[in-house]
Amino acid sequence: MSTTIDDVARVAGVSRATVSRFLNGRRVRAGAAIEAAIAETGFSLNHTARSLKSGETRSIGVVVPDVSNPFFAQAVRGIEVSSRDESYNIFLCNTDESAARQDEVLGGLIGRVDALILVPATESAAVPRALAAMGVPVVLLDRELEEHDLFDSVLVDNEGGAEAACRYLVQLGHRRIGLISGPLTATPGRTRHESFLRTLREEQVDVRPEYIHVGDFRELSGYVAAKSLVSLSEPPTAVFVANNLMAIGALKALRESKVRVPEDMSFVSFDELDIGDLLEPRLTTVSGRSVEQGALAARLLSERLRGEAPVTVRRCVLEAQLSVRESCCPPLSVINEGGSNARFDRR
Amino acid sequence: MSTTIDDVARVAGVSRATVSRFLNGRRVRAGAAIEAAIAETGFSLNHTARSLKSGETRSIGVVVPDVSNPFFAQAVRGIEVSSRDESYNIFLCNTDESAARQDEVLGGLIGRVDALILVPATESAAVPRALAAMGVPVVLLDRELEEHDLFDSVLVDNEGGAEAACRYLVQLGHRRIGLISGPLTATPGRTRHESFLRTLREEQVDVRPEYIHVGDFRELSGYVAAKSLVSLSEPPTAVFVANNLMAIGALKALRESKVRVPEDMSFVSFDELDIGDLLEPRLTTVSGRSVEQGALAARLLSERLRGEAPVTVRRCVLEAQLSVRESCCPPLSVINEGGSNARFDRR
DNA sequence: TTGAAAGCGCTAACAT
DNA sequence: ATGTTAGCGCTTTCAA
Repeated sequence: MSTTIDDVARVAGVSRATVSRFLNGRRVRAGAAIEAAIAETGFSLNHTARSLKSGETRSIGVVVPDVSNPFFAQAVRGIEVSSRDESYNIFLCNTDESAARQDEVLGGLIGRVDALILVPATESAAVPRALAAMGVPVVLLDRELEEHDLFDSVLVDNEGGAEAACRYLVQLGHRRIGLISGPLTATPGRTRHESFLRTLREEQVDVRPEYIHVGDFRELSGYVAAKSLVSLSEPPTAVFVANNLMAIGALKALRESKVRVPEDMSFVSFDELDIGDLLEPRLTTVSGRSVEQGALAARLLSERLRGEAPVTVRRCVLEAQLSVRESCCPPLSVINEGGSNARFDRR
Repeated sequence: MSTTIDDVARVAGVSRATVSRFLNGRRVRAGAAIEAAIAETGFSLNHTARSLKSGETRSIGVVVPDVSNPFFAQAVRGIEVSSRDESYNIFLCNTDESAARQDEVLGGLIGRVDALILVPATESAAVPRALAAMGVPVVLLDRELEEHDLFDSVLVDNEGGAEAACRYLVQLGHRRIGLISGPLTATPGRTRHESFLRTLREEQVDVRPEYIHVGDFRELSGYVAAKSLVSLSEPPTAVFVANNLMAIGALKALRESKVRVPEDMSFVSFDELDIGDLLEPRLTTVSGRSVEQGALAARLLSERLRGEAPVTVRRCVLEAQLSVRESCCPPLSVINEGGSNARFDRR
């Protein structure tokens, strides 16, 4: 950590500035000598000093609720791969979905990063806005803030995805449909929730309060909600779960309660489940587009950093595809009674 | 990004040094005034400048093959939680198992981090050693280097884990046992491989070359290996897979080939599979202790950073527990023919 | 307790 | 093409 550009300059017999130029890729006469001197002294450039001088850190902050959630791990991966070309390094932080922790984390990032990709843990924008005021571009990932026009954002089409899932269940003939939502205090949770309910109404399906559960996107809340659904005297014949972790919890509950999927209950969830094709049956899901979201966010960010971005705020919505696999089928009533709603054969 | 400590000093009517002292938690007379000035100017400290002066970045580098592998995502999580108290930030990098990429990444980390947690992609230690020579403590995670005594390291007991898995299969009565190993060029792959084979020999089980496959820890290689195993005229009755990703691939292959687990083939693998309990049957695994490895590595590192660590290199081995679930049973031959090796009933 | 001043290692005018 | 020089924003002696 101790050999500096001056040491190299002395050994190579040139000035400090020449070494600096060489280091920055400009052609200099003494190139070979400098190279040798660098090797001899074991010099390596001090990024901190460079950053102080240049005002840029060549790092970006990535703030997610929890990397150990595969959804975010993949998003981070997408970011990483996509920002590698620009040779940006990534500062990774977890918020645990806590607003306080998020503020703490963002505070620690000030002055350490040139830009920020944030999955907001809260809809209040105070700290991110402060960051932006300091000239740090911010791109929101997977979630939005109350005020839409503050930052670039990339999202999956939560509305369309939830709607597609709902229509699919209805068209299979389901009329008793359960819903396990994420927190209604933030984008994907609320949007999926509202869109699903709206679609149910559009399809003129009864919305029964006891079929609706609001969880927190974590496994346990999915488990609890599903347990409650299956214990009803008239349980739903299908359920939509709003994210991957709650889906895992719900599946565990169903299995425990000996509820067969899809025979006893059809099952659709939002987000890919990483080893989902190993499950029996394979799960029908709405894709959360984690990797693509990450990659796109990184792209938006580097455009901003290069000053190539438009002044207006961009909002990119990735299509949410419904991947139909084997976890849904028509409800038993339709199969047995040949109800008029049976527009689909059972596979 | 532009208001500095001098601005605050001017507004508060004190000297720059006083503000600095205040910022570093020392009691000063003008404390309240400074606080007000900070609020008024919207000042926030420039970490880069502080780092240049103090020589420490309060960041640590975390270099893993791939965060989107749940094993490493969880290890990163363990690191993060454990280093939060010390308020260290994490620089996350992926190597994709490439030695070249690793060197690149490590080069980019020089001068940006105070310390490093590394899952080496290669056993050659040139660059990590250079780092260490610059005074950057290094802790190895999950894998070792050729030279053992260079750095602190934390590992799971690969040897004991593979041995336990092997003994378990043998005791169930298996005599035709397949092995899908990771790369033999690095620690966990080679150690698990050798330990498994040694145990087979100790148990006087025939080691047939066609039962042994060396993969690369990625899903596809597990798939290919398993495909090959099941296509043998006399396939093994049990298989041990050396990591989580290859296990997924292998399971897909078995499913595709209509090989039932455990009836047709017993299955044990190393590392937890995150949603493993949802699989049917639930998988018997040797735990990889990802989170604990991460947490412990962070602890070792912060001891070094605080200078509290012994001079000697520490090597911490976490016990590898065999979690017996439902993916193994005695081989059919034992069940049907009541072979003398049937020490276990089928569950 | 405080202020003045030096300097961390680098880059970028500016001058040569 | 190269050297000289002045900082980037902070911490920390050293004196007062």
